[in-house]
Amino acid sequence: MSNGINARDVAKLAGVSQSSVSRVFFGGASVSEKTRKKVLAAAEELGYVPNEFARSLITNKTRLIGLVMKGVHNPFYPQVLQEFTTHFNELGYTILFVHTNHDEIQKEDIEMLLHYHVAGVIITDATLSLKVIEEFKNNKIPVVLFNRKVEEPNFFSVGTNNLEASRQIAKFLIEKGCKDMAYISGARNTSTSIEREKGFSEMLAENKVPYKIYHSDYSYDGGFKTAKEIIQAGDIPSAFFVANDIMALGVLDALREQSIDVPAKTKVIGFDNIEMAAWPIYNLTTWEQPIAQMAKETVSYIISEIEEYTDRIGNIEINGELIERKTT
Amino acid sequence: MSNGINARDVAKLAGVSQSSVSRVFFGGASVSEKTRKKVLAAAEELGYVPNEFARSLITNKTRLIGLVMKGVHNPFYPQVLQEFTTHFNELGYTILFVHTNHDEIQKEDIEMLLHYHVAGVIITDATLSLKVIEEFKNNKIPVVLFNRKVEEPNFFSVGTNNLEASRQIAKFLIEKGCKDMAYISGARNTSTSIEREKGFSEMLAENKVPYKIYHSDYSYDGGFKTAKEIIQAGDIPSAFFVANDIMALGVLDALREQSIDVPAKTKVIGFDNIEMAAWPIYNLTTWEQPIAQMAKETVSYIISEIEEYTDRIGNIEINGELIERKTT
DNA sequence: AGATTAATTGCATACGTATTCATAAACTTG
DNA sequence: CAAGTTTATGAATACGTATGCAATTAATCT
Repeated sequence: MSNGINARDVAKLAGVSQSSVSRVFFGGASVSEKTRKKVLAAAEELGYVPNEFARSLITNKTRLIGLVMKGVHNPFYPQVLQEFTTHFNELGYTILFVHTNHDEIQKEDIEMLLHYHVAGVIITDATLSLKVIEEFKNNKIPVVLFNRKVEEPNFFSVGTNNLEASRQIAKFLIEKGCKDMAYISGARNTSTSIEREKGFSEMLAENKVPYKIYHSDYSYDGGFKTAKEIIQAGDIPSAFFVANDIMALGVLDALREQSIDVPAKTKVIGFDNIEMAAWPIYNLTTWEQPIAQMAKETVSYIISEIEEYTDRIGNIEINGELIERKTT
Repeated sequence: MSNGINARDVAKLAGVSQSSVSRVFFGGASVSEKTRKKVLAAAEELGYVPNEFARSLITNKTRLIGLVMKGVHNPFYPQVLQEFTTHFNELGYTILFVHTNHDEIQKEDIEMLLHYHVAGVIITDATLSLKVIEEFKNNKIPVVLFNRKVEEPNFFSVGTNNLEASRQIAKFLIEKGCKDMAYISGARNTSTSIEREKGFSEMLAENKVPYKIYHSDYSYDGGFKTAKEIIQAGDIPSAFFVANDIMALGVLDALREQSIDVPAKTKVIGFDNIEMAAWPIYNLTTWEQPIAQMAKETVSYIISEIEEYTDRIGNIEINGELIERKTT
């Protein structure tokens, strides 16, 4: 494989040593303008490309970032994916993409990331056993949990301020005059859903507003089905807070199917502000997750930890904002 | 970086040579059961993971597949992404993900794929200069154009039979009694849109059914806007064939906004069968692209070319089928 | 110009693995 | 049991690069 052109070939053609070729391509070293030109010309002629494997082998560093995703069916994640690839590419890093179907990330799902000695790992939207992350810690590979926290505080996570957001959502609905509400949760074991539920129910409790909690799964079908059950049970509240937008769209469609007028009869509010929320047919009021800024924080953490590994931990929470449309 | 454990450390602990360790982990070589066990035990104890870089350096092979995508905003692509990652992971390959924002793929977008000596490349949904692909050919790296062809027949592409599909779509609409039609194109310079237009218009011409062609851009907003313009011009045809589903949803919403009844007043048919097409609010009649099978063909081509590079060319076209729902 | 310093270059080596070759051990077989 | 044959193992080497060190050249200063 490979075109077989290596630094030695270039060196020979340019009439210099292999070291000089290396110095030209690696940068940072001092090379005279004359030899630089000779080398670059020779490299161009032969179509030389430095072998990243040899390079990583010797520097013991890698320019790969592992990105682990689950649930690509949520339109939220393509945006995330794009943010990360673009940012990291600009910095000279390449994305190693891993998709898991398992409910909880398994060791074999991400073993390859260790094989490739990735410089950093981003785990989006996934629950995982802590043992798996420990492995990265042992190898001093920085890890960011994106949009998901774990109970143990030994990790670094980036997300949005779910607690405060859902409190404000509750407040907003109360001020709209809603007298009873429903929260439709996402996957039960996810921190995002739990936090959103917590903030919402706390605020309602503080204001003595009754509410019910229904469990669903972060999917359109889940939202649709759950809403339908609620409707058929005759339990229609004056407002739904739905744990993410894609489910909220399902809820809206279920309501529409039963000719229940939104926002007159009941109100619906989602979370994420995916593109589709703005579509005229839905016009969903929702909470915007500041994806771009979340990605930026993630990238900058990883880069700084690559430069110097400190195993810094914490939860970065970026504040989003309410996007008021026509469903409330 | 890395935990610093290498094959030699394992060998020492196990009381064997480094060669034996290598043989255990690489497989295919003959190792006695006794030493295999010793090695695996020692490796387990030390947490040894083979260094993929050293491995690739010496075998001159790599277990990386480059996946180049554009337009992640089309829900069609997450599905594609998932198919590929799952398949290749099962085969021991890892996906190097590249996302491009450029209209036409640039050399720097995929230069990293050469750096990493990827074993194969999949380019989905993107136009690109042929020079870029040539570079892969020079390095004997197999390339598949997924869901996109180029005029020159020197490449391998996998897609769906757009020509026949759009002919059948036209036929279907004619049989439904539609007397005049509109085709809303995707990005003009894409083979998919061109072929769909061709098959559609050919069949209509053969049957002497009048039609108009409107150019759009494969996005929801594009579909919405184009449809709105058509409506406002009072040019409503008895059927729309829209080059992909996401645009078709935009068209449907524009029609709904103007209270134009579908399918009574006009009909709409899309292409792709994305998940959302089945949502009750849309219930879009569309043409299913057999993504799973397309992915399978792509994977098997790449694997076979990795085993023996023949630079085989051709267009694999998988037949899809009409999914009739409520918009026709 | 001569002396001192800075910049540039080449040589040799190391990174961690797979693999050839030679050697030793374990079986087969008549 | 001896001769032959298969199987298992270790020593040594190569992959393509970065880099410390020594040597050379260029630049600067007195």
